[in-house]
Amino acid sequence: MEISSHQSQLLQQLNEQRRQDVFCDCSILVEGKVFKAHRNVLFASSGYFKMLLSQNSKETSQPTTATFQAFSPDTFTVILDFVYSGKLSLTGQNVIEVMSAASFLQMTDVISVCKTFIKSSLDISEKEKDRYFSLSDKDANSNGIERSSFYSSGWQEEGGSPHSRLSPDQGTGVISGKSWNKYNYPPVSQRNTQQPLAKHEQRRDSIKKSKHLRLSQPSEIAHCKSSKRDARTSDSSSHVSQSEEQAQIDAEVESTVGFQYGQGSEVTSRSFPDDLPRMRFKCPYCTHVVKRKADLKRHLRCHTGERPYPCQACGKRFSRLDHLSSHFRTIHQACKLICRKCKRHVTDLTGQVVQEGTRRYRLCNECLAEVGIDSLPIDLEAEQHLMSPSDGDKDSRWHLSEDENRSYVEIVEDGSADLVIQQVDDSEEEEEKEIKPNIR
DNA sequence: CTGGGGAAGGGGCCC
DNA sequence: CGGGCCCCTTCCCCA
Repeated sequence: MEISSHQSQLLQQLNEQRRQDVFCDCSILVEGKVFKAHRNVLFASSGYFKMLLSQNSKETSQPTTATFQAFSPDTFTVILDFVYSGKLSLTGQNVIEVMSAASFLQMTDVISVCKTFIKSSLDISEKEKDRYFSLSDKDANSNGIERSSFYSSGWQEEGGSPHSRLSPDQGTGVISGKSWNKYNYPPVSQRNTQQPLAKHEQRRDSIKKSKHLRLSQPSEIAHCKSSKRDARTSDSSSHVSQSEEQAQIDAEVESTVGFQYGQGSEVTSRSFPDDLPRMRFKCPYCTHVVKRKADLKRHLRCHTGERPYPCQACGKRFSRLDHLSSHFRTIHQACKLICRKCKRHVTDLTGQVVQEGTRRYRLCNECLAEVGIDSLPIDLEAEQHLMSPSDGDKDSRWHLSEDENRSYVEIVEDGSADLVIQQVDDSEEEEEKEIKPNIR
């Protein structure tokens, strides 16, 4: 006979003991703040603690002290609360740090949840972000992870069965069971093409069909150095499935043994690595470590496939604003003062802007004469009109500000019929077209 | 088949 | 913390 409430009650009791510092035999120091906990609970919850404590198992009579500087006390509070309650209080603000810490501590369940949290947030927010893209930078900067209450309340609400989340052996199945179903976030293993990653792939395929464009390569999504080749070889369509991805991450977590932050630290000295730079952020998808959270955020897009920056001229989407900017200047603004044919330097006097579809480039007068001036659509209006494609977006960042570049801006914003958003066979793209995503 | 050029995309880092 | 620049690598196209 099994009493179902036993596990949850046991966990509650342990949590109560932790709060009252009863039988706590482990102190964790995080940036000066001391957390009390039980070794056996930590052992069962974290691969990192498991490794650490197993090496110290001979000295069980003495209390263990561990020190962390790889994440903040707030982050560790979230982790520890999860360990003792099964409730993970994720918010848009803390999810990256929690994921980073979970990766460090080898808590694969937490990583999985964070991953899904981010992906779901990005997925849902993408449309919102596109819709408000032109309204304010703040909106775009929220990056779609700011819907904290939904997730955290969800997890806190779902406190009925905190049991069994402490067992690493149970993998993601338990943690992603009822919770995800209840809140419409399917388990990792069940996620399919509806996920952002797959959506991105679909979009890419459809964009590729566009006749006017020479677009992204199959390696797009897995362009991160560490995973690119694996991704390409693991699937003929270059798409790493969720399960493969999860397996990859799991394998990675298994193999890294949590030493990215401090190789060769004295684990046996009952102290966690603390000779590392403060607050480094490790990517849970690969071994990449960055110094700034913002850089990790940016890096994560190469895993999630998020491309929040659409080119208004051709519809191609970019993961980074500077890449979009670069693309736009190069492809649509004829920004390079170089003759495309003879590669010589040209100016407004010695050359002309030539337009082919949404693509613009420069030819020197000599090459123009050679090619035949009638055979190419010369952008004569380039320096005449100044019509913003986004209904007079005065805050357009495409202004290059220098006198030299004035004409190029006009070229872009001349509102000529050739400047159209590409129609591609993709529902998302349709939607984007409808809401007129802006180049910011 | 191969090498060069262009474009995309990732990382570091400054402002 | 976001924007943006620079540098680098990778990939594709084309001669």
